[in-house]
Amino acid sequence: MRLTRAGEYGIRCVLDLARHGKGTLVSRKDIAERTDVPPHFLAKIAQQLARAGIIEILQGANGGYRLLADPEAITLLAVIEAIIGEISLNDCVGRPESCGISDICSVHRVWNKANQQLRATLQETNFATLAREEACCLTPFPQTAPHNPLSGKK
Amino acid sequence: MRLTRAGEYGIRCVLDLARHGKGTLVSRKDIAERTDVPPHFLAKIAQQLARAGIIEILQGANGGYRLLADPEAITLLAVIEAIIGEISLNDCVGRPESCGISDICSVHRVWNKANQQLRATLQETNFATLAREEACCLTPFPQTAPHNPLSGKK
DNA sequence: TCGATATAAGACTAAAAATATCTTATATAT
DNA sequence: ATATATAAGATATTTTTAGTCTTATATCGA
Repeated sequence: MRLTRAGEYGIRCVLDLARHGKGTLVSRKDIAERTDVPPHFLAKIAQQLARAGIIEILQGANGGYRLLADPEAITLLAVIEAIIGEISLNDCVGRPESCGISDICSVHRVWNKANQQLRATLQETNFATLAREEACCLTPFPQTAPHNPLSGKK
Repeated sequence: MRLTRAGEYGIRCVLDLARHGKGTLVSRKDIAERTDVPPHFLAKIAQQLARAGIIEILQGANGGYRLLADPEAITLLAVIEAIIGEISLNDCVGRPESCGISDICSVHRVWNKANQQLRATLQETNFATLAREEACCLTPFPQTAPHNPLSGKK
């Protein structure tokens, strides 16, 4: 497993929505600007979040995204796995059939343990907690327009 | 982070050497056959293991590889990181500068914790333990020649 | 009802990383 | 010397990631 850029972007997106609170409609454009994520890429990620039941997408003029649940109820694990699929640190963990004798394999057992530990840690964290504190790679919430100094960088 | 094939192969290689014990010379060809790793790829991996001080490489006729330390002293973490570099679950962990304010970032803190936990788990495991039990993806130790049914598969 | 605005969905492209393989060089035993 | 074994680096292939583009669809408001 590895946190891909898409996963990172997904976290930024949900974090931005969490700061606005459950149910608040926020346009893709605004989120993209604040979080420094390419708008079209964000669209793809949002679709995955929607399929996972984390956000709702509203089409049409004044459309956008909104959180379906309270930030407290949304874990880091849920968001990440909505984007990159279930975490598995190596092939053996996710697809035991890739290794014929994985149930008696000592190496496999270690990976299994580590994998379960990792998922537990990510599950302990919810977006209310994350939003409460200063957030990585996001411009401060209140000011919207004079946007991210990172965007536009080569 | 993700356990790449190269990392997996590195584990198999050290595991094979561990079963022979510290100091025993084993040819690359034999290891490659038993572990079902492409010989040339194994060569590359072995070089990384050698640079990390885990094995010694002997050139020339009857050359091969051998463990420099007791299997007890070799951790899963050491072998993996010799191959794929220091584990970091996302960019932010390994290169804090990739995110300007990572020290005050709540998301970053979670990743840091998970990363440290993962490394600890892998460090707890040594190759004496692993070799003692049945090993994944390796033909049983004593019989050498009639090799791995996996090899040759498309 | 029409046009402006917004996202949907999937095809397409580009870049990067992973996974080898090949070739030439070097070391060692006999 | 020769046969055998690995070293080291160049090259190639494949897969994954990241990002963009195009056409379609939905909604608001005049």
